Amino acid sequence: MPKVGMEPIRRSALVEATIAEIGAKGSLDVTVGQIAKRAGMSSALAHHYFGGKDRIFLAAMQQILRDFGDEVVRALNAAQTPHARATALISSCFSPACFAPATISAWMTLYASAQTNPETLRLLRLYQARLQSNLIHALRPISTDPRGHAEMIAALIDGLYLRAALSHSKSATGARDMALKALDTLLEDAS
Amino acid sequence: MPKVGMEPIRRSALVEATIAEIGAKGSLDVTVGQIAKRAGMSSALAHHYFGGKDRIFLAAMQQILRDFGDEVVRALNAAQTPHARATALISSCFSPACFAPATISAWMTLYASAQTNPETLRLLRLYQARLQSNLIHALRPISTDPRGHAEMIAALIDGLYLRAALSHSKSATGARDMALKALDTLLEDAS
Amino acid sequence: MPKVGMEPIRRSALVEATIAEIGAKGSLDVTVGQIAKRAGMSSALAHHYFGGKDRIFLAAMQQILRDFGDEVVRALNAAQTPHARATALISSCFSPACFAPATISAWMTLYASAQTNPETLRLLRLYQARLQSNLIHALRPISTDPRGHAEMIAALIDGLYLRAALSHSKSATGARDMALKALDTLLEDAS
Amino acid sequence: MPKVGMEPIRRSALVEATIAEIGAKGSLDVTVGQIAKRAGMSSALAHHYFGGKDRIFLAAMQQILRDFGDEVVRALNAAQTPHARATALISSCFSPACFAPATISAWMTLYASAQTNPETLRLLRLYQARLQSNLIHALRPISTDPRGHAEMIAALIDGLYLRAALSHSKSATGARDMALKALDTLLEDAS
DNA sequence: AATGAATGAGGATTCATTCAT
DNA sequence: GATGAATGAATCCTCATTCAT
Repeated sequence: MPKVGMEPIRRSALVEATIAEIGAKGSLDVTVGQIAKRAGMSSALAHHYFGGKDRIFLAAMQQILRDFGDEVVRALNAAQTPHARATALISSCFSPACFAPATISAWMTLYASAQTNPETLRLLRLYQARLQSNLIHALRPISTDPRGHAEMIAALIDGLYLRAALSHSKSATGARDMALKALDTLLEDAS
Repeated sequence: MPKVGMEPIRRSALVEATIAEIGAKGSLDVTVGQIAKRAGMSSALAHHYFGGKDRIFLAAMQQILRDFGDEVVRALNAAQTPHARATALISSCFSPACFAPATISAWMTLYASAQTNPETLRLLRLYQARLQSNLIHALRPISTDPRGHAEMIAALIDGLYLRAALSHSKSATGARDMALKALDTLLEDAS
Repeated sequence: MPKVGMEPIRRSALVEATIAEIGAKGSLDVTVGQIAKRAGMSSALAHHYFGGKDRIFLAAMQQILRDFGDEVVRALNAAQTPHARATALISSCFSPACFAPATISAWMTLYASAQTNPETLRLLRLYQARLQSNLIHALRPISTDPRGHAEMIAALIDGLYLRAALSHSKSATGARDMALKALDTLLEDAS
Repeated sequence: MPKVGMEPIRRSALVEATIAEIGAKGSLDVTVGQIAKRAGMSSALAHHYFGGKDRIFLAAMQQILRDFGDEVVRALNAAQTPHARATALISSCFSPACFAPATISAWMTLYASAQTNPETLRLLRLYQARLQSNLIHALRPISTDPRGHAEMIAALIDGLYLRAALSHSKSATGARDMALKALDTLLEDAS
């Protein structure tokens, strides 16, 4: 058991535990003790590495957005045509990973938290900007109004996700299909 | 100052104070004591009238949705044509009242709370169902696919609201206009 | 509904409700509100008539002992011979009424309360003295040591009651029979 | 001052403080705060080690019965003959330790608590069963009806203790002597 | 006589955080 | 690096009691 280089291991263990705990509880009402226990360490150590509960939460939020970003990148890289890229972007927003209970809970609390925490707000804006940018880039060759269409698609994605996430029963596929259909409508409309 | 019949007065004072306090704090982390203080009474009395924190919160959520519902009804009654009705529905979702800090905070926490609290989920579903129903009714005479279009418009509204609410600077007008434009696009597309 | 002469009615209703509530809960952890509700009035009125929770409790205790005393008197009056009187005294200590849940709870809490409350202690001592006195009187014609035997029988009654009350399953009959047997042993022994 | 291995120290300190506090107050109306303060720690720590007020109380009750049990064992071991064993058993029930204010209070509250708390009832039954068993064992060689006599002696002990405990002034010696006299009466009677 | 209204005081419990080891 | 120990502050909730009507 090495005594050095534990920091990154401990930190990521805590971040992972935080996400898992939020998912399990379904809310942000999670104690440092619970997180630390799940991560297999004492709560004192969690404090030692992060300096406070807020910082642990912030790191967890960043991780969630980073995970999502990675998935988007993977999807984009696999697509060849502009339309395929747009489709890939939309689909990745409704991937099974996005509907894991933990992710849903985290995402919802992210919105709520953004009202209070400037850091969270910054994070959320960053994600929105990236998605927007990616969408514009994908739509530019095929849309008459890339910016406007991107904005609308992005908002629609958020709204559909919100509703799908709320109705646990309904599958995410329907939401995705509706977003894709909207994309086609927008594109056709212009031709 | 009458000493009887205080219950409804106290209850509504508490509900109002709860909404205001959530708005001021920007989160659900509000204590019964703070709410009671804002409502001008002891926390014991708050408990007396509601029986517990959860019940106070639930009542506040109901009030928020009821207020919104009332506004929708008013807007609907003022509209004469189907298209005007649809426009009124959409516009009322982006009314200034909906963007009061208190309302935004409450709405966000509503989403977050719905993950945990079945009662909140029920409330939220009820609101969504009503809006959907109203939209379908308004679109029926003018849309080729009232149900599908209503669903899409509803989701778009939620997404646009979410984004507008997040960017405090941006005005709500832009979001509303975009929703209205989407409505026209959908209707034209069918012609 | 007369507006006068309510005091004795209200008072006895409260006392009765107190005993019933203690019995139902199985402990002294009973609130004035619960008692008043059971008695069909507001807690404020309970205070008005008794002046405080302690006084309500004290009155309830007195009532329990009075009830028991009355039963003893009835039993004594029905007995003709000294031996029958002693038997009646013992039997009345194990009557069904003494094993009603409410009575058991009240009695136990009476002992506990006597440690703190001088008034309760005084009450309890009074009851013990009366029973003792009655026993001595009954035993005098038939015992060689009325005082000593009475003391022993009294203690045995308390002990047997305690144990019978604790074992909800066991019937009170066994306890009574054992006390009666002890009586006979004491009397025979002397002969 | 070691900073590890405090748990047993803290736990026993809390148990001791609980007994002392109950004794000082003369009732079960003791707060965790008072107990913790007497034990020299914060109430939060008390909760940390026991998990709740009930568990603290239960541990205290167990300790009282364990102390009593130890004393009985010591007394039994010192006795050589059956009669001496029986005498020792009875005497240990009236030892000075049993009449310490704290012990009396605890014992009384034990009876009261047994009405409500199944765990307390179980504890009390266990103690009774042990004393009974010890008595039967001691009486077997010298009594014609070990079981019946043991039951009566046990009940008599409880009753005499109750009465002696109630009359703070009277010495415990009288109660013990009366129990011993009863023992002899029972044994002689059979001869 | 009677009560709804109202509260202050207190109590169990939780939790983030600090510290000594 | 790691943790058990420890706590102060805060929170929800209860309850006896008072008061105006």
